[in-house]
Amino acid sequence: MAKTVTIKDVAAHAEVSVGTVSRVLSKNSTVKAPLAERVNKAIAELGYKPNFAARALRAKHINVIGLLVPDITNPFFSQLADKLEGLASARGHALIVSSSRNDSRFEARQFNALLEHQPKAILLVPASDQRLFDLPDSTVVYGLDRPAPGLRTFGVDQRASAALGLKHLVDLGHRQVVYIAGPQTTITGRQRREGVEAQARALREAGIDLNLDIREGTFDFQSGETIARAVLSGPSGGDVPTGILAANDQIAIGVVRAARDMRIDVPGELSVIGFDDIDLASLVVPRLTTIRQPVDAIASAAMDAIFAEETEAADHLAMGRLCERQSTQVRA
Amino acid sequence: MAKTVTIKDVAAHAEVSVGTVSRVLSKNSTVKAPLAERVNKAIAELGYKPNFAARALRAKHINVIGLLVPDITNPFFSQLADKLEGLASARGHALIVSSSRNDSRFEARQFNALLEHQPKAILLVPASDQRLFDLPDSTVVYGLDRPAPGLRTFGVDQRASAALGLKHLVDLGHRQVVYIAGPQTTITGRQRREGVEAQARALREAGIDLNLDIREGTFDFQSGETIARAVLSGPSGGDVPTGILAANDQIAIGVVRAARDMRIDVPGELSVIGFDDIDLASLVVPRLTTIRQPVDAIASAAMDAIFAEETEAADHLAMGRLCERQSTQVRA
DNA sequence: CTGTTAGCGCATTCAG
DNA sequence: CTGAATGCGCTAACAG
Repeated sequence: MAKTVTIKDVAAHAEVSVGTVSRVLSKNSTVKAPLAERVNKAIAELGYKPNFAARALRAKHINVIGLLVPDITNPFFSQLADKLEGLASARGHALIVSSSRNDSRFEARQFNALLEHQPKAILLVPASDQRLFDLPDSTVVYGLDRPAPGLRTFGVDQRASAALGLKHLVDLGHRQVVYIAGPQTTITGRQRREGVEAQARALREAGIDLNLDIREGTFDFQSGETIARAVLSGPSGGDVPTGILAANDQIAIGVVRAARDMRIDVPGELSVIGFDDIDLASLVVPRLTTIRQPVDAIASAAMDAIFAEETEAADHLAMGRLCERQSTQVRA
Repeated sequence: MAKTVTIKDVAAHAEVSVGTVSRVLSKNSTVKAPLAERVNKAIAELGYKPNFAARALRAKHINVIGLLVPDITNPFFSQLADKLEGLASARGHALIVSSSRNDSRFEARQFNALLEHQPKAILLVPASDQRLFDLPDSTVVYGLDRPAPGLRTFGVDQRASAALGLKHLVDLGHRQVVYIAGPQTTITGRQRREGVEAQARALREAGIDLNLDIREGTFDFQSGETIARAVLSGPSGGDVPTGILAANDQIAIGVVRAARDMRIDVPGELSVIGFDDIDLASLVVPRLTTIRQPVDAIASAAMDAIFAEETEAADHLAMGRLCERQSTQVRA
């Protein structure tokens, strides 16, 4: 049990006062070179490590940043966590990661637990539209990825980014397009759909004869598979789509699977495009064309805001980027 | 700016002393019912939240557990982090996640940073064999997943578990088998290979005419794809394998993809088996047969050890379990 | 420029 | 059984 070496020990060893040691530690105050030298030597010799708890007690917040996501296992969030951790660590801060398990009730519990650690800031990816906890006024909270009511949010412009997908399909010559939207109970589901609809309107106004059919699904493989099967077997008329746009990659992958089962060639007969660019997107066959959410940009912007202590409350919305791979092709 | 409500405010509001409040908070000391009642009411009314920093200052350690992994983006580690977070959170502790980016030098930095937070314990998945930092004697450190010299380790028996994969392939009738090993600079890479080799020896001694070819790759998709391509186009002779065993799932998925590109049917013409059982394994087509590392069991055992404050220093080695899915089949 | 000192919020002595 | 007092390690305000 090595007795923990404190600032006082260092002071004694360097034959200065604790105040001086504290000052060289925070390196802002001017301490004369020779003294600082002695102190640094003492620090090294004793292997002194500052006690964050004590520091936090005074500073009212600790060099820790909290991250609360719906599911850390989701590749999108683990990439986000990775970036944030790197950025935080570069500024001497640690990242507490916490998961709401996609449950608002649980989210509230986790949020309050996080709060008690008095982190410098909490980054929240809301599990749903409804927030079951109160925002603290002592700790800064930012929304991440998804729009969060009442929170300054860092994410992508869901509408404009989703529009990119439709634009791409139309550019490739597709006119019979189906959009498989996400649940309209989620804000991302709604916004992406709005973006697609707005884009369709704009295209039509520009004189393009676009036929867009919108279906609502859930954000998973199964949903994509089921809806694609219905749409592609199309007894409903001659309107078999040549392009399918999905609200996320999982849906798109489900579509591709359904197409394969039905012996419809992707991209030969059907172009498919996803959203997010999860790792899996470039792993499936054919590799999925998708709209990539720029995780790096989002993470950097959020961290910058935390450390800049800016007062401006403007949201930061990055644009998605089209990743053209092998599931889309010019219309035959 | 809500002034933070302290134990003192609660005491004043309940008209008792801070000592009493502290005692009801730690609920071990006996405080008479009526008084305790009053205190609890005051706590609720004022919305009092304990200050962890202050608590930590006295207790010498905070209700935080540190996790240091090579790459949080790796699905295996993010699943591990997820389990650990759940377990920790259930016991009122938070999880600080930190990444060594597969770099020993960086790992040392991160470890020391973690240490300064005085976590209750640090769980370390070593980035490599060499540890570039000193173990503290004030904080308990456990190794996770991989054997870590000098550390009590919680993980799976890599050798025995890897052997399971080869056994399965041979049981299915495969005799031309390629093992794509992980980097031999990593301890898991070496141990899994040793297990496979030992199993091969045992099988041969049992009179089985096994032809095992071992290649060394890295733990990623690309590596699997490249090596599989080389091995399957096999101009090196007539020894085209009918079974490929991979050191992890990513490699195996790369193999499957290469096979598909080469129009080799999996599992019809080629059986492929992975290791780890990451989520992706059951999402790819065909679903991957693999050796599952029991993440839950490992995570639970480690957490139990942390909270049990056991003195016994025995390692905890679980066995991998074969998950038979659709990428393996009896040899044609 | 550097030493001294007063708390930060809490748990834990020691009195009563 | 409960109140008062002490100090955890550190920073910042104040003296010198």
